[in-house]
Amino acid sequence: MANLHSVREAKRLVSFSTAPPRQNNGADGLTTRLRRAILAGHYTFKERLPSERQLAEHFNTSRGTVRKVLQRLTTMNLVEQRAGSGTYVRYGEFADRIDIADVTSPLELIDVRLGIELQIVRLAVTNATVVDIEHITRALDQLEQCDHDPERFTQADSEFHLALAESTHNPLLVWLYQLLNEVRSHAQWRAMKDQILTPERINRYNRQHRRLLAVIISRDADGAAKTIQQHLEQARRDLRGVIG
Amino acid sequence: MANLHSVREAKRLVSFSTAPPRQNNGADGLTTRLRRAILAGHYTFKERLPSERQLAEHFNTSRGTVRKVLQRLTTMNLVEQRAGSGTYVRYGEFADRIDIADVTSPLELIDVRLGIELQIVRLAVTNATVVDIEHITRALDQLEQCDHDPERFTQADSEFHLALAESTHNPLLVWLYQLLNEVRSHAQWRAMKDQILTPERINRYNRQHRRLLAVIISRDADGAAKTIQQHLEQARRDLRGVIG
DNA sequence: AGCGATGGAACCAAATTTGGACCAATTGCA
DNA sequence: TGCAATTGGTCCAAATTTGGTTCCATCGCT
Repeated sequence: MANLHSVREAKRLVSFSTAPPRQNNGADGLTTRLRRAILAGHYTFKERLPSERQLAEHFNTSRGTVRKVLQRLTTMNLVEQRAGSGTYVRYGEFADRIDIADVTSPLELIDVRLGIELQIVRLAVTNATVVDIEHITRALDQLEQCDHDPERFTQADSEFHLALAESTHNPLLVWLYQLLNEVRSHAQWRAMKDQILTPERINRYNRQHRRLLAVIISRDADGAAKTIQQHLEQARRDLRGVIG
Repeated sequence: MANLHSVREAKRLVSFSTAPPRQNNGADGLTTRLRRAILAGHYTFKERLPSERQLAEHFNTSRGTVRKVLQRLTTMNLVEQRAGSGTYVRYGEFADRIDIADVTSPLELIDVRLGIELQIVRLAVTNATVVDIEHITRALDQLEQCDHDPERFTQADSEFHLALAESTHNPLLVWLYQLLNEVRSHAQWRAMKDQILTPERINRYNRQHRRLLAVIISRDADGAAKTIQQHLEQARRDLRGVIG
């Protein structure tokens, strides 16, 4: 924290004073300094630290000391080291939605969608207008024509659920759903898409979609909630079957 | 080139006291730089970026590295590459957080929170560890000491609900809740804070918080859901009373 | 003197970067 | 239309960077 012009100078001060105020240059001091820098958000999540050799030169110390410090930070789970690549920060706010997609498993995503979409259909039942219903119906018609193409199905499925979200007339809810969709379209999700979306499953999903639309039209709040819940829990089961 | 050099030198000198310099070169650094440049609009939307070879020369790096960077930007949906033609900025960004906060009314926010937090407490009941419970309890203790200060109360209330979110161990859910918190702290929301948060209401909220913690500790999923629902519907009623 | 922490050097293995060559698609121009 | 230049797509091997490890000398302190 103290503004040292150089570590060399600090060393001199320490060795000449009778009661050295604080050790800032040893492995202990360096650890707390780097730890604070990371905790304070000086480095963002996933950012690469300078190399061990650069750090050593920067702090005017040896690489061995830097390595000891980084080992401690590794055991603290603040930092991750990859041989040949570098040292990466494992703590802090996500810089953007790409990062959150990296650390979110499909199962965790389903849990979140369950909460959001449950609320979406609840509000859809009370807020959807006739025009909204028409919009959703069109999306569903499109969706049912994608029986055998996983790629097109996921696209159409997004459109359907988005139309559902828009029928709540709650802009924040629509915005959140779009964010979730972005996470959903990320890499690790795509990888297992083809395994999950067999023709039979697509057909089952579409029957659930059709039923969901029906209960929304009939303004049956509890029925709608139950239907979307079954829908997503089905998706979770299918996912579990593929993963493990 | 010379520009880059001087900037790095300046950063070195400034950040010497606490933290070592950030890493701006390499594929990682170039990715964040280009990403920021695109999001900041330095490269016009829908138009062509310089060719890979030109970019490589401009950033004093190799074409391979530039290609790796552009591939990442492609998967981020920020950029689109066409062989023989060029690399184009893709216009697919959502509205900013600030914008969504502008068009979201407090009542709409409550509706969304209802969905999210309902799911949070459901998952908290099943996933919260003893340490999490301790964390939540500490936040609640803090919260109950803010009886008469609306400013401190909203702050502590955020902490409490955040601790709740973290107890689910679902990073996506925590991230979403933090987004909601940002919206919540926006201007039009603050304006009516003082009107809503009378001492009696604060006390009532705190009783509900305490009760919520109790049902979570007793792993009562339905009770927890019902409690948070009552809590937020109470907030909605109070809000309605102030608005109209 | 002895002990522990540090500094310094050399070497290894993994990962990245680099520079080059060639191909295919696109564009612009004659 | 057809040619030529430009651009992204792909592959490869050498060079460089980076963490992982070991060994030994030095410094500070008890």
